[in-house]
Amino acid sequence: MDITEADGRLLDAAEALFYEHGIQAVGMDRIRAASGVSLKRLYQRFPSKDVLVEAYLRRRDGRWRGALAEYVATRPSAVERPLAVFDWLEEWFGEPDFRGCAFINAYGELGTASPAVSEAVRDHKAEVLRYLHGLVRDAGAAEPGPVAEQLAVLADGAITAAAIGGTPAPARSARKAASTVLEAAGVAQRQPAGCPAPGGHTVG
Amino acid sequence: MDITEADGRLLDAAEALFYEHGIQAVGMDRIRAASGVSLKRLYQRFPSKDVLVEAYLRRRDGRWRGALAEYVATRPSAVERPLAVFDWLEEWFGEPDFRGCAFINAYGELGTASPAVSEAVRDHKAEVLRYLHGLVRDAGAAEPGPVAEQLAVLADGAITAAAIGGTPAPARSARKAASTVLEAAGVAQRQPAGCPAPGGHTVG
DNA sequence: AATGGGCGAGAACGATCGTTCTCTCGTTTC
DNA sequence: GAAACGAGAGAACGATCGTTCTCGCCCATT
Repeated sequence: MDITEADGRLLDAAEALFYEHGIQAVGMDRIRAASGVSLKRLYQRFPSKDVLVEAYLRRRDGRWRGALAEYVATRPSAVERPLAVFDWLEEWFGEPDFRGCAFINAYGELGTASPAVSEAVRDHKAEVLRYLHGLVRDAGAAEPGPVAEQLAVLADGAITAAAIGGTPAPARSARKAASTVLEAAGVAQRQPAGCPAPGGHTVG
Repeated sequence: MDITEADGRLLDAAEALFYEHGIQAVGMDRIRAASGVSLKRLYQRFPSKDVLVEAYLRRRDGRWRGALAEYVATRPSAVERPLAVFDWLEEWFGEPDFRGCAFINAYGELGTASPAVSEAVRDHKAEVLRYLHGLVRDAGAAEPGPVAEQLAVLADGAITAAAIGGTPAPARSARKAASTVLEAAGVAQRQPAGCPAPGGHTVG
């Protein structure tokens, strides 16, 4: 087993176990058992649990945003893409191992104790907001910034409500609210392109 | 020190420490030191840490919803009350010891391991939703159920975004989105009572 | 005044944690 | 072929956890 494969197996095991059981509930020895990588190698590659936790969060961030962007990009029209985010969330909520937002969970557990974790979580949320901002801007919203922030709040809320309630339903509530917000921001949704919404409040 | 005072001191210490540092990061001995109650008495009143954690969550639930309801009830008109929830959230976010939703944090940490914690968290969210439903209904929304669910998602999202970002700003984003959602549901907001919103979409 | 029971202080216990060390074995290199 | 190296398995270490036990003291009852 070469180093890149060992890294992959370690991060795969860490991600599965940390996400399912929480970080403090999973010991290093359990990651060794699940990955099949010896404890010595584990500490060669990740010199402390904190380092492993941060690597887990940063790799998950990339994968998560990549999967979201890949799904959203299949929508042919830019005006549909902001709402597609919530369709993707609904699919994610329905997966059997869904257990909420890994970053929110990590922050609640270690945000006070570990600055590295706090920073990784903040970076993730900032990247998601940036991504939403691009989607909202390309959809033609009058003021993309505030709208993107509202969509980010809706997405975070949907994730936590779905995790706690154990149902994907909050994705639909969030989608409906997002639709209302986008419509109020002048983003047409059912009509073909080039047809501005009637009575759009051009605030400002 | 009689039993009721010991209980109060224990729950006060548990709440402060669990909320600030997370549950697994706080040992029973630290709660003993902070409360001034002996370990023997602690285990007489709360026979295990799990019992103490559940008692902490349930008492915090009552206090939290009580403070919210007290604040909202000061608004004279029913149509203002749903949005007042987000004003209260903004004040809460600005408190120096704010660290997100105690229930979401506890769920992320112990939701897998402790059914008692999961149930307490679910009960809290269900009660909040019930409360929002009453506010939205009394404000005159056409379909209070879906609107209340959207407001609940917005509140949850605002709490997590504020915790991670370290700023109260998400309360304003959530409030703006809530305002848009309420307006679309036929709840007039600026006008005095008895003046139905023009062009309200009476869906259904 | 004698005594007994409950309480506080803190030691003790077994388990588990993150991390390091030891021992052994297979491989490589001169 | 011998010696040096690297890696795996797992014991070991010190710390900390949740929980229980011991001991000495204070107070109440007779």
